[in-house]
Parts: sequence; C-alpha cells; structure tokens
Amino acid sequence: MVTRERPTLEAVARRAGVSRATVSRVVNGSPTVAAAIRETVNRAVEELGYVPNQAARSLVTQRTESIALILPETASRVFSDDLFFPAIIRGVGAEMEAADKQLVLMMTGSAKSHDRVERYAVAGHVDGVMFASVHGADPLPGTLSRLGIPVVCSGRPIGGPTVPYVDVDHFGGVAAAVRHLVQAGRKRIATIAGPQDMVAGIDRLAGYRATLATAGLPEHVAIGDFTRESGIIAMRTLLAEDAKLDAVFAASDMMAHGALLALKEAGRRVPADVAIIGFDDFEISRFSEPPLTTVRQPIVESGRTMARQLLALINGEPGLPDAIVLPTELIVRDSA
Amino acid sequence: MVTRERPTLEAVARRAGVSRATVSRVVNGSPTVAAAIRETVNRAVEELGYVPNQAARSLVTQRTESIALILPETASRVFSDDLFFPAIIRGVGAEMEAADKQLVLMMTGSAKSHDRVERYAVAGHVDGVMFASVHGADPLPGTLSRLGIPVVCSGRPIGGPTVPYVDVDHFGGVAAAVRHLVQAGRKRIATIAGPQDMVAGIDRLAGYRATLATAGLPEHVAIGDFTRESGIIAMRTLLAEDAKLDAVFAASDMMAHGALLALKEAGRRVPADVAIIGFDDFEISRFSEPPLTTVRQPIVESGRTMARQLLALINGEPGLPDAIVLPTELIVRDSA
DNA sequence: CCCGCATGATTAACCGGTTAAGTTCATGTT
DNA sequence: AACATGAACTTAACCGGTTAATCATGCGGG
Repeated sequence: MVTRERPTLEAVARRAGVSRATVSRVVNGSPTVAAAIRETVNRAVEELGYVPNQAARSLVTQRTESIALILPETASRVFSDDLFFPAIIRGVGAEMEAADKQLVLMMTGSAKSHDRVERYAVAGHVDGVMFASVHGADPLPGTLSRLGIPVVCSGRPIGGPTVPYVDVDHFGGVAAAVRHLVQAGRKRIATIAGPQDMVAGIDRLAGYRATLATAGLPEHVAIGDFTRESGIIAMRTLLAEDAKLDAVFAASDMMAHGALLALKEAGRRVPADVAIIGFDDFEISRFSEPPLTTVRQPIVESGRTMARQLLALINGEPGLPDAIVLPTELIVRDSA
Repeated sequence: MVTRERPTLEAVARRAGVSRATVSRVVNGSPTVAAAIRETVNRAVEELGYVPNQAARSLVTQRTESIALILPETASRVFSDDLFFPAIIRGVGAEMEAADKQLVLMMTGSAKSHDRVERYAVAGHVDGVMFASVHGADPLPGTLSRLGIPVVCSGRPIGGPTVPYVDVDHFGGVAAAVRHLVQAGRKRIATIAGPQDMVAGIDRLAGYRATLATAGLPEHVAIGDFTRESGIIAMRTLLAEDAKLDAVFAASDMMAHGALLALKEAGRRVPADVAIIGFDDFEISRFSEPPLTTVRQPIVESGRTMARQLLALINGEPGLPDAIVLPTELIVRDSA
C-alpha cells in the first residue's frame, strides 16, 4: 500500500506562485480571478493532480455534499425478492449522480440502528435525509426535521404529514382496478390487502372499499405483507371463506403472483373463473401465467422525485410543495 | 427549519471546566483520564447533546469511516428485475452497520462517472472501495489500488487479479449441475451462457464445457445477458438449432425462467422433454412452473465477505488472502 | 500631478476536532 | 530533604480548506 501523499492547496499555490486563497477561488470558479492567473493555477492543479479534500471543505462550508437514504431493515430481511427498494435506490441514485451528490445508504429498524441514524444525521454527516417507505408512525423523520435537517419521505407518513413527502396515487389506481373488475361483471370481488401499518397498505385497502361501496358490492378482505408467500396463504383463506369469489385485487404484484399459484392449486382458471389484478407492475408480471393485469406505480420516478425535492429543500428553494403525488395507471393484460 | 446550533468540543469543555483536549480524550475513550473528570465530561456531553463533527475529525485523522460500493451502471439498467445487486447491498450493508461504517453507493459505467468515482476515492472521501461485479477488464480497481486505496472486488477481475477479490465457485457449481443432467441420462445438453465479458459468464460456460467434455457429450451454446428476455430468445434459438435437445443449463435463474417460458411456448414439457437447471437460486425459482433446479450461490454472504475483507485491509491486518472463493450448491427441485 | 476607485491578489482568522509536547503535582527513592 | 518518576491535565500546533478584511496596482478624472 503506497498511500502516496496527495497535494494540498498550499502545494498548488506554491507551484503557481500565488496564495492559497487564489487557488481556492480558481478551484471554486470564482469570477474575480484574472484569466492569466486562472490559467496558471489550473495548470498547476493539473500537473500536481490536485483534488480538494472534502473534509476540510465541509468543515468550513458546513456542507457535506452527501445525502442519506434510509431503508427499513425489516424490508431487506423479509423481502428477499423485493424489487421496490432497488427501484427507489435506482431513482434516487440517478438524481444524486446528476447533482454530483453522494448517496449514503443506511438500514434501520432496530432501536439501536434507529439511534445510529439520528446521531449520524445530527452530526452533520449529510446535508439531508430521505426515507424510503416509512413503517408505522416512525417518529424519526419528524425528529430530524424538527432539528433543522432537510427530510423527505417516500410514502405519506402516518399520523399527520409533518414532513414533505412523495407518494403515488394508491387510491386512484386501486379504484381504477376495482372498477375494471366491476365493469367486467364480477360480483364477488375480494382483496388481499397489504400491511396496515404502512400507508401503501392502508390506502390501497381504502381504495378497494370505497370503490366496492360505490358499486354496491360486498367486500371480502384478507391481509398479507406484500410477499408472495403471504399472497398464497391469503388466497387460500379467501377461497375457503368464499368458494365462489370471482375476482381478487391484490395490493402487490408479489401477492398477486402468490394468489395465482394458490388459484392454480385450487383448480381455478384465471381469468375465466377468477379475475386477478395486482399492484406495482414489476417486470415479473409481464411473464406470469397468465400475464398479470396490474396497477403500475412509477417507483423509479418516485425515487427521482424524492431526491429532487430534497435537493431543492437543501438549496432553500422557496415555494416547495409539502406533498407530491404521482399518478398510477391500470395496465390491462390477461389476468383480468 | 431551525438549524439549531450544535455544541462543539469547546462548549463541552467550558461546561465541564476542562480543556478541549480532555474532552476529546473522554469522547474517544482514552484510558488516561481520571474517573471523576470522565464523569463530569460525560455529563456535560449528555446535557449539551454533543455529537462530534465528523468533518473536523476526518481532517486530522485522515479517516472518514465510510466506504464506497461501486455498482456497474449497466446493472442498474438490468436492475429492473435483478436481484443480485440488492443482495450484495444487503450483505455489505449488514457488515458495515456492524462495523459502524457508512456505506456510500455509487453507480458507474459511463466514462464520466468512471472518472467521478476515481476522483471521489482519490480525494479521500472514503477509506476503501468495493466493486460489485466488474465488467470486462475495468482498470479502475487496479488504478485505485495502485494509488494506495484499499480495494476489494466481488468477482474475480478479468486479466489477472491485481486486487483482492471474493467470488463464488462458479465452475464447481456448474459442473455439479451438468453432471446431474448427465447422470439423469440426458444426451443433448445445451447451455444458455452469460455475457462473456464478465467472469460469472465466462466461468460458468467453462464449467459447462469442461464437464460435457469429460462426459464425452457435444456442446451446444447460446449466449444471453442474464435477463429473462435474453433467456427466452436464447432458448428459441437453441430449439431452432436442435429440436431434439433434452436439457439446458442456464447461467442465471432469470434466463432459466425465460427458457421455461420459451419451452412452454414450443410445447415442450419440463422436465419430461427437456430438463432445465438455472444458477442463482433466487426466491422466484421456488415458485416457477415447475420449481427450478438451480445452483445456489451465496450472494448476501459474498457481500458480507467482501465487506469484511475490505475492513480488514483498511485496518492493515496482516496475512489477508488475495482471493476468497465461496462454495456453491446444487438445489434439486422439479425442473431437472 | 495627485486622488479616488476598481480590480484582483494576499493576509489572516476560522471551521472543530486530534495529539505531541509541556506543565503540574502527588508519590516514591535514597 | 532533594529529586526523579509518572499520572493527568493543559497548551498549542496542525489537519486543509474558505472567506472577510486588507492591501497593492493601474487607470481615469479633476
């Protein structure tokens, strides 16, 4: 390991025959530098391979140029084939890269890690914090926000939006899906709902209920946790409770896929006997048997939007919306 | 936004009636502090809610306590239903959390971002760098390593291992899979290989070739890019070239899944007409139709291992291995 | 010819820690 | 009693930048 000495501002200054301050100004593109000097300094920077030390810079600017993305630990443990968080990361990452900011990933869940995140953010390691999918009424976003740290959540926080957030139109998407089933003449429309401590779970169930109520149809609810296995179990339960149900709205594609498996196991044909609609529009749904009708939610876009919001917040841009809700869209394939 | 002033060492020192140096020593757990003073200082820290400023600390210690994980940007394109990188992230993240280090995520691929990563690492923003799956003969890991920056790769780098790496036993896993097919009496065993600019693609194809050669059977190769769609296309090609093939080893589960779809489309039964084995053992493979026989590779574990290696390297631990190869295992289900 | 004023560079203070060197003081030696 | 020793604290230098305040220089105007 060589650990070659890296040149400092001082070194560049000496080489260019100017003061540290002038080099600093050149490096930061200040306009009050004569062209000739700028040229000389740039050459020196080039020759020495100078790269500014971020720690030194942060110390005085009070900015770190990096941003934390908090992922619920539970998610990564439970959802070993979850595609939601990767997509969020992708969206956020793209935006961060465009803004030349660094992305720091943190998992949280345990009280210990929870505390760790708080200390980390408070210590000024990052200029802002994003939360990907808040579970329950997590107080952390509010706490950080109150401490003056810019925060944006993906998913409307439960218990009053005390922080800006980006979410998708769960309700509208579900309503479109359920209406689609109603219009196809389905009468016994069940749902496999998501966890009721997450807004995505709550809102999608609400959309189902409201739309069925409007249509004057009875509701039939089983609860899952967004995973395929929970979808299988929920579908079996639903069938046991109502052998004649003719449609199911599953609050996630994974659960819809599980339902598909359970229906096949029970000898039901899809969509002939039972129609099924999912929510997410993951790649996999194009290839399921049959291909899944589903509500597309723009996950990557929501990551990007969250990142853009946070950057704007950090830059102190005025008139930022507290909430942004992205549209969802019903994608009709063969399952309904 | 409040942006409450955060207390500094100085403030704590004043409150505790000692010098900055003493507080620093207490905070860093130096043994040369009297118990009484330590107590007083800790109380002051508590009361003021003091959290050390990492930038200031890094400036003098030359350590940032954070580590970069580089993901190939191309991956993020494939990412849309890729489960490999999320698993790597999970493994690395767990280990980083345990070591109380921060994880900085960077995507690279374009020459521009490539340069960005280099500058970032060289600027001392991170104490070390991990590469998740190196494409082709990427010079970046070697470059950074030569500059004295601790580097570990996931996947043996092509073109001579100039950097320590962690990989899985592709060859052994594939050999077991192909032997399984041979022992089942399959005679026309094709493969859908992965991209040949990645070690995972190369080694798996080599394993296939060597094992078939040993068995005295002819080879039959189509190339994919690890995605489901490429699996579909490759399978169609293989069938067109040899309508009588009776087995396929696909170098990824996604491609195996694609192959399954293409075989169904062609009216072939699995495993009766054609046996199929994948590689990865993603969750999805337990639920495919039929459930997929596959080679399990410990992705999360490989992320953890890579992280542990890097931390050891950073700590200057002696006698570290240049390469660690984790075992793979054939998981027999219904497809072969 | 001298003054005032831009313009552009320099000086020096500061960001918030760490740590080597120096100081103080109680204790042990002879 | 004089002095070496060592424990525990303080002083002060330093890490590598940024930036407000200051200063030098050249130029147009009176």
